[in-house]
Amino acid sequence: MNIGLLLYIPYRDLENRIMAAVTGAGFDVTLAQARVLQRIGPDGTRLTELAEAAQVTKQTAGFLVDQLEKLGYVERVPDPTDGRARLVRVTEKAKGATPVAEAEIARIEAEWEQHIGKRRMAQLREALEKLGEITDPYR
Amino acid sequence: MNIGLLLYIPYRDLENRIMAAVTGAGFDVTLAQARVLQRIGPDGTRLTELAEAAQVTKQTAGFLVDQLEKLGYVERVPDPTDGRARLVRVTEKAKGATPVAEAEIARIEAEWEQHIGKRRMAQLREALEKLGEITDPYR
DNA sequence: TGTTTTAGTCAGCCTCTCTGATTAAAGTAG
DNA sequence: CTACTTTAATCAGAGAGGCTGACTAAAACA
Repeated sequence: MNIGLLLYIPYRDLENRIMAAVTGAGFDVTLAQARVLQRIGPDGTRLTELAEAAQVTKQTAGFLVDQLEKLGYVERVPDPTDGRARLVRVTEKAKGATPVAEAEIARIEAEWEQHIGKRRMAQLREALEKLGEITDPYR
Repeated sequence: MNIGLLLYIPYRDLENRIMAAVTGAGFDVTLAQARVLQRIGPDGTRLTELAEAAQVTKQTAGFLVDQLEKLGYVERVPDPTDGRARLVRVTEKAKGATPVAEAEIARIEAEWEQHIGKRRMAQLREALEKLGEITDPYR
């Protein structure tokens, strides 16, 4: 079986479950919105940085931030260090989502470890981390 | 680091490279089209089956098959065993794409093995296959 | 025979993503 | 200090890919 599909199957499962947990907890965000939301730093992040981190164009990031803003999950404030820029900041409303996602990830990882064993889980992580060295374009 | 991202990074790298190889060889298909094309069996496959395998609705699969048909990569023929159904079949024109994709996969796997070592590569495969048992909705 | 299921299509809509052009502020070279 | 270039963000327009709902025709079943 193709290694690509082997990687994709658990990834999709994980992503679906995290999204289900987050939306189930009342945070009504889409996957694309969540990908942006996730990258906003504690003191706010510029749109351009978000776009780079999420690997989309500035226009796409702007579009998603517009939606998140309308939903009340983020706000845009002027960047005091640069008159052109604005900082996208997570609102209080959105801050509850992170622990929900993290709890679900922990739950899934525990299930996986339960099924494939502690040893194999550690090997999986190790192999993937090493693979990231040559496949991650952002390092 | 999040296990989801760890899975996703090499997956995306693989997918991007396969698509680059296939389109570079002159097969002008999009990712979504390729996902459908890939699932067509040697004797043709019904639209409904393709939709299930690719995890999209029948309408979406039909839309993609329409495009592939216009491009000359597939043809629709009546299913002799069911008057309602039609079989989607890969044309000669598209058959050259498979070896291109397979060669690229082989090349990538060799590179990965080179970097992380034969042992870790085998462990990775083993862990992923076992993980598929609980994360693959189609088994 | 009449009802229900199944294969596929038609119509319409939404989300996400892109390219290209524009505005305003910052940085830089003369 | 002024003119040019770069950078942050937005506006405008388009296209791909996905969905739901309604429908037709053939098959399966009671």
